[in-house]
Amino acid sequence: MSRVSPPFLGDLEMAVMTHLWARSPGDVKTLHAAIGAARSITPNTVQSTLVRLHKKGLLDRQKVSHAYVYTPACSRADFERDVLEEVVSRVMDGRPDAMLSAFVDLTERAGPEVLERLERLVAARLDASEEET
Amino acid sequence: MSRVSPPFLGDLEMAVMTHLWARSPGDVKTLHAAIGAARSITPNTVQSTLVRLHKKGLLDRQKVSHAYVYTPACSRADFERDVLEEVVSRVMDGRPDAMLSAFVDLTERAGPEVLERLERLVAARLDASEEET
DNA sequence: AATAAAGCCGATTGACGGTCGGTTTTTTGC
DNA sequence: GCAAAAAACCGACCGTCAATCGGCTTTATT
Repeated sequence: MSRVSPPFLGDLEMAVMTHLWARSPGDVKTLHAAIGAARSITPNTVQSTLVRLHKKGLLDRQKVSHAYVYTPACSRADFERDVLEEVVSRVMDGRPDAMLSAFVDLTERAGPEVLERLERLVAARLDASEEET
Repeated sequence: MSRVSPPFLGDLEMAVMTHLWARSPGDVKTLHAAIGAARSITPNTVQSTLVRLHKKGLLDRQKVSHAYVYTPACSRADFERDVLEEVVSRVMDGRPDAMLSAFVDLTERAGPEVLERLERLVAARLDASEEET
């Protein structure tokens, strides 16, 4: 009776989106050649995935001559933010402190230099928000 | 042929875990009274969920007289870190920069004071790692 | 031993992603 | 203009998973 709602995608779906974020637009043929061939699936399977993604609002499409070309409806960064937001709200119930510890733990684990990068990023954001005031 | 693997839980499962993280141990009766009654589900449903969670390794259990009592197998913080890690690896392919922007965006959105808290948290971690050296 | 409480097993339902086959529609080349 | 080729569309099927529960089995309790 539940479901992981909007932003969670299956493996093939993620592969398609990833490819289109890197180089869009793309059509069934291109996508199948790029990611379908290695999985030995038919173009039809890629087709269905594209349509599902389109119905979910993650892909826009436009008819060019006779075939549809698909483009991401949002940037990868936007999508990633949305997914994370969803996870934080579902798993951490939106508690900011839980979110922060988990984030920082993970960042630290990625290495000290990443933690430093985070520091600079945060400092930049704080500067920006001060200037606004 | 995929699946969101280990850490993703359904609504009832999350509710059970949340309750047990707050006050453990707990048995079927207690849990049903606490979270099952409001949903008008039978104790049996809670039972199944407990067993599923146990099989997933998220709950330990011990027989006390004739009934099992369940306790979380890991802390909530650990669980949250694991889920986040899984998401970062699946959705962001583990790219640290993507992870950082998404984190900071989300933190910022939660309010300037949260961003400041993040700053302090990061500073503390950096201090700690310097001392280690 | 009888009764009650708890656990266990199996079934069902509803979502969803992946995977296609087959049919219809649209192009395009002759 | 029409037939072959390309693409889209429809619908079906399978496997997985969470939720839900009925009913049978086991274990206490008195």
